[in-house]
Amino acid sequence: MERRLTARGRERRRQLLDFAAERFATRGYHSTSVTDIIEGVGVGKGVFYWYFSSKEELFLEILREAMVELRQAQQEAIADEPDPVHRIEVGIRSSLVWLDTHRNLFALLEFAVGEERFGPALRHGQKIAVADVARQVEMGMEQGRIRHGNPELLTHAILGVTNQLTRVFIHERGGRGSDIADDAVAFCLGGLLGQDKILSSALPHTTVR
Amino acid sequence: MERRLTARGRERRRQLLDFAAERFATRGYHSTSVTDIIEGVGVGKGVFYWYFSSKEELFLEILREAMVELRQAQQEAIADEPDPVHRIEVGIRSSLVWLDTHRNLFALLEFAVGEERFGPALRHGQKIAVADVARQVEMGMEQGRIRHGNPELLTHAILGVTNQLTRVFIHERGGRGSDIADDAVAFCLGGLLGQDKILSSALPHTTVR
DNA sequence: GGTGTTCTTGACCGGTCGGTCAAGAACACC
DNA sequence: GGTGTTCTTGACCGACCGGTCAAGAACACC
Repeated sequence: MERRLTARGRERRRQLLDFAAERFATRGYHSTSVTDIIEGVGVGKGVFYWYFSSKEELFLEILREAMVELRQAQQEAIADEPDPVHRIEVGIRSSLVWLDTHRNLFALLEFAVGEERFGPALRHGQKIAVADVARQVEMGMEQGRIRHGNPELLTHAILGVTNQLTRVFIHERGGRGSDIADDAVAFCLGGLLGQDKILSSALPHTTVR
Repeated sequence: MERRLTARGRERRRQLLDFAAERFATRGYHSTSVTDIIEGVGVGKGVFYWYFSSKEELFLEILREAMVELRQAQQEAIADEPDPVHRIEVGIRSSLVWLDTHRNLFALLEFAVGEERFGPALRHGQKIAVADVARQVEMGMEQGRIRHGNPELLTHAILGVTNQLTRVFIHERGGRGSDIADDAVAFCLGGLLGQDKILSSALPHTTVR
């Protein structure tokens, strides 16, 4: 049966989560030991295992929290905007801003995707977000404003742009999400909205399907 | 002074490199021990340390080889194509095909970028490739065919699309590079070539700078 | 056959890890 | 004060790691 935590216990647990998240993000999951975490918080080993059954469970909980937060930020930003293309734009901008203000969580998400133990949980969480964006892409296609194609593929293309620009210009270069938002939006919308005619004129050697 | 290897020694070394690359890619660098590698190749521990000073050195060598090979594939594909926009397209296509036929190396590159010990070496190697693509983007801008913007940012946007589509549709879904190449190229060129007019018409609520 | 180099084995080492647990402190309720 | 629960400590454990090295095999050359 689930144990009850007091306010004191909940606060201690939160401390472990927050410290661990920062450490996992800056030093890496594998390079961070349980000893690192408890010494950083200033408690004994048993406290850790009182609140978490394992190091892996701790990481998974941090991962889930991050995905929930990112998703909420996107949904709040999009709110009741009716235009599908504008919803995509706002989604891109809010993602960049969120990843900017949560650099540690971005690092965790990036790390997790390549880990056998954590990748599935991450992909499961992202599947819903990806489906949402893909639906906006479909609606844009139905309105004749987004060129015909595979909505899910186009959604992942947008994700790729957002993540790569975040990693290079925010994470590595210390820039701000707002700095690159316009360019990111322009690139992505250009990729979505680009017409066959433009592609044909741009590529004298290639037939565009 | 550098030791000379016989043909027998070179072959053994190659065996260790190839087995380790596959294992690092499928099980992860941290989850792969030196013992895993030597048992997989069928040799004793001392053989490993005869050829490599450490596990880390082995991984770095695999990483460097992968980057050299990817770069060569791109350069061979581009060859003496004069049109900058077409060079970008061919570069995207050859990358997707190469990453398709070298899935293990792709996994390594993805892993390395987030590791403190390996990320710098990877980024150093990519800096040159990024600079090359950025130059094509600049030339396209000078010809008035690519919209004005930050060439390096646009280059990373392309990289983001290529990597994300490779991870999802090739690595996770088992698709082929050739399957997604047209869509990847269309998205990227749309992002590069998209005109202000298109963006303005697509975004009734937003002023495009 | 002798000499020197490359290649090989696998026991061994110190170190570190994730996780366990006996014992007790702090707290809340009666 | 007694009882029960939550919270806490840190010594301890088995397991595993990366790396070392004495000893010898395989080989090439003279």
